[in-house]
Amino acid sequence: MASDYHPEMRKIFTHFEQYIKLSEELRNELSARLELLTFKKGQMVHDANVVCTKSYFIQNGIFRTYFIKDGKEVTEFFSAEGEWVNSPRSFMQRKIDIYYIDAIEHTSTFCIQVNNLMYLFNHFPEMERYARLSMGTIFGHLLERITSMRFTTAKEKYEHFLQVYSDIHFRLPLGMIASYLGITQETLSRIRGER
Amino acid sequence: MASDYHPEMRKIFTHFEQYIKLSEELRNELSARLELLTFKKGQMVHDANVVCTKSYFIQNGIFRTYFIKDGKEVTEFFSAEGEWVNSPRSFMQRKIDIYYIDAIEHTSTFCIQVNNLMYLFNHFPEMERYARLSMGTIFGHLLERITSMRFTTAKEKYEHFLQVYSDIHFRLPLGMIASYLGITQETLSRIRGER
DNA sequence: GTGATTATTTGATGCAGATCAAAAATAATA
DNA sequence: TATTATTTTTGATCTGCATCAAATAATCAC
Repeated sequence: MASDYHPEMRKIFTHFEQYIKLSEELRNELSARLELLTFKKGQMVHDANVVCTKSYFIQNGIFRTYFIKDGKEVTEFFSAEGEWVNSPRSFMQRKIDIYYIDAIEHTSTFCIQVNNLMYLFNHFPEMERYARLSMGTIFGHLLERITSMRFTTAKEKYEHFLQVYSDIHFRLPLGMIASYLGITQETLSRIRGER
Repeated sequence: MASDYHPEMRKIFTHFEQYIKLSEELRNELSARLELLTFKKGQMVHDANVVCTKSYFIQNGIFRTYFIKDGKEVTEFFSAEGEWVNSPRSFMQRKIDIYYIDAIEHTSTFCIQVNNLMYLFNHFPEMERYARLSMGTIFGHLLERITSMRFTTAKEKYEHFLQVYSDIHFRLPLGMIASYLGITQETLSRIRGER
């Protein structure tokens, strides 16, 4: 019951338990393979020029995943507390991809190396299940994102964004939000200025 | 080596083997739980008003997943040979969702019931792995889709579409493509008409 | 095959939002 | 707290695409 794990691990264990039961053995393995890592505001987490071999579970703070288009930074995701962050295609397929990741504010994470994750997949089938189910959740988010990106006006896009990111939107710079939505800063500023 | 399974099952077995090894036992279970089903052109495959309890692996033909927005059909996906099709959130979370699915042309599929799939997940950990890995592939496609939907002009969107659907684009009606891209039929027609 | 539906093309017009430019506000740094 | 750098706001103009309308072409049903 009372655990001798790093007290910070409670959040991430709770996260896993949304999808699977954590055996004592798996808890131990996780605890041994997760490393507490913090990032300062503005610090780079992942560089697009290298293969992503780490995945970060955010304890608190915000990460931004972005890529460069025509010399400008384009936000692909914002990620906050309780989410795993990595460069998905790079991490999963061990190849270079377009995404950079940095910390929008001071952020503390648990980090796992891809080879450690593979070890867990190989020895704990429930980890495979966890991955399948949690990907299902994210999958749903991506679908909704795709739907919301078509047809809607800039204002509708922004309103949808406010719903999805209701708890962190006020911590995100306008310019990053605009590129996330695929509209210009000026347009977003005007939308906000209405009334 | 030589199998006594339905000869049509070769494609789907090959599909699984892109991700996992298929034991004889799992082959048998799959064979017992997959049902060959065909759909006529225009036939409805899934109705948004019910929970989606089946997933279809396309042998040949094309399905369209769409939803209704302001009284009009909006294409969310086209799916062709070698792909699983269902109403994702409905199928995974057993709830009603917005998607209808129909056959754009005569289509033959292998169909699995969700409860049969669950049985397989519970008895064959490699099926969990298969699901995780194959979802990773789809995940990558969704990411690319999201990226391509922002910033690009209607023409760029269409050109990207031609690449992604290079083998089936000519079998898809213009109007369905336009709604998939989030542009009007008229605009797509004009893009095609250039030169 | 022939009329009826449905899909695609073509034309004219209007507007949301991009682009360019520059001021104002906010934040970072010494 | 002054100085610089960055972010956000405001203004003026331009344009790609939506919208509305109607003709043409393709497909379907009998």
